[in-house]
Amino acid sequence: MSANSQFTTAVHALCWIELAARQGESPITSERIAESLASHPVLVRRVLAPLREAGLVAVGRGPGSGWRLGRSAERITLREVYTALAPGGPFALHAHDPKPDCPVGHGIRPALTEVFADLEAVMARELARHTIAGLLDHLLRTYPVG
Amino acid sequence: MSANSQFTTAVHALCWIELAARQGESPITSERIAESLASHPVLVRRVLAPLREAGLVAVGRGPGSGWRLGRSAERITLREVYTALAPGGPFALHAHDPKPDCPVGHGIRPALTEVFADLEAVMARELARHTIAGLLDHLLRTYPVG
DNA sequence: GAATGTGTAACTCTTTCAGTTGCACACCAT
DNA sequence: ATGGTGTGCAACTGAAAGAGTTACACATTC
Repeated sequence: MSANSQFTTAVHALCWIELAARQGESPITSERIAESLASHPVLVRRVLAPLREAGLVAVGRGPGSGWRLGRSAERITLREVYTALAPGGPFALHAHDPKPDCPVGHGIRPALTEVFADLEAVMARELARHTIAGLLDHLLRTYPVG
Repeated sequence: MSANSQFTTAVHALCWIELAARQGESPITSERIAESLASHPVLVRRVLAPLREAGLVAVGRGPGSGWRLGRSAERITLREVYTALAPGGPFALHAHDPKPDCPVGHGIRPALTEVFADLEAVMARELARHTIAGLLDHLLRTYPVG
C-alpha cells in the first residue's frame, strides 16, 4: 500500500456531514464524525482543515457548533476534495537523481513528469464525475445497512 | 510523498536496456543499469523481477549475460509495467474499518472501491498510450544530453 | 574450478503516517 | 465574567514502508 487514506477519510466525513444535515443535525462536531470513522477528532480536523481552506466546508467554534458543508453536496466533486488534499500526485520519481551524463538518466525525469501530469489530468476528469451527494445517494441505495 | 518509485525505476531500466541494445550492447548487467540509476544492482533485480515474471524482460545468468527485453520495445507499454509492479493501486481505504452500524461507515468502502476501480481503469488506458520505444525516442529528442 | 552474474533473505536507516496528548483560543449560555 | 463546549495546532509516539546494503546460495561460461 503506497498511499495515505486522507482522501477516503475526507470523503467519508463529507458524506457523514451531508447525511447528518439531511436528518436535521447540522452542524456536526469532529467528535461525532470521528465516531463513525472509529478514529479521533484531531484526525478529522487535520483532514478537514485543507477542505476548509478550499471552501468545501465551514466550521464554527462555540457550543452547539461544528462542521457544515461550504456549499450544497450536489456541487462538491471528488476532484475538489482530491486536489485540496494532494498537491503532489501519487507518483514518485527517483528517490535521488540519476546520472545526468547518461542519456536516459538525463531525460527520463522530465519525460516521466509529462506522463504523470497526463495521468493526473485523466484522474481529475474521472473524479469530477462524482459528487458528494451522488456518492452518498449511491451508497445508501446500493449498500443499505442491515 | 505517498508513492514508491519502483515504477520510475522500472521504466528507467527498460529504456536503458533498449538504448544499450540499439548501441549493440545486449544483454546488459544489473551493475550497468544501477550505474545510470545511481543505485544498486540488488534494487535493479528487485524491480525487474516482477517484470521478468510478466515476460517483459528476459535474463541470463552466466558471464557476458544479463537483461534483455522480452519483446520489442514498441510492444511494451507503460500499462504493462505498471500492472506488473502494482497489484494494488495508489489509493487506500481507511487504515481500519469504520463503524458498520453507521450508514456511511457501512457503505463508504464498497462505494469508494468502485470509484478507485474506475480510476485505475482510466489510468491504465492512459498508460497504455505510451510504449518504452516511444518514451525513449521522445526523451532522446526532447531532452538531449548536453 | 574460477570468474561472472542473478536470486533472495535479512538487516539498517530514514521517512511517513495514524494515533495521541496537551494547551491556546473562540464562542455561547447563564 | 465564568465555565462548558468546541476547534486550531504543535509536538510526541509507535508502527509500517521503502531505499539502501550486506551476505550467501545458485547458475552459467570459459
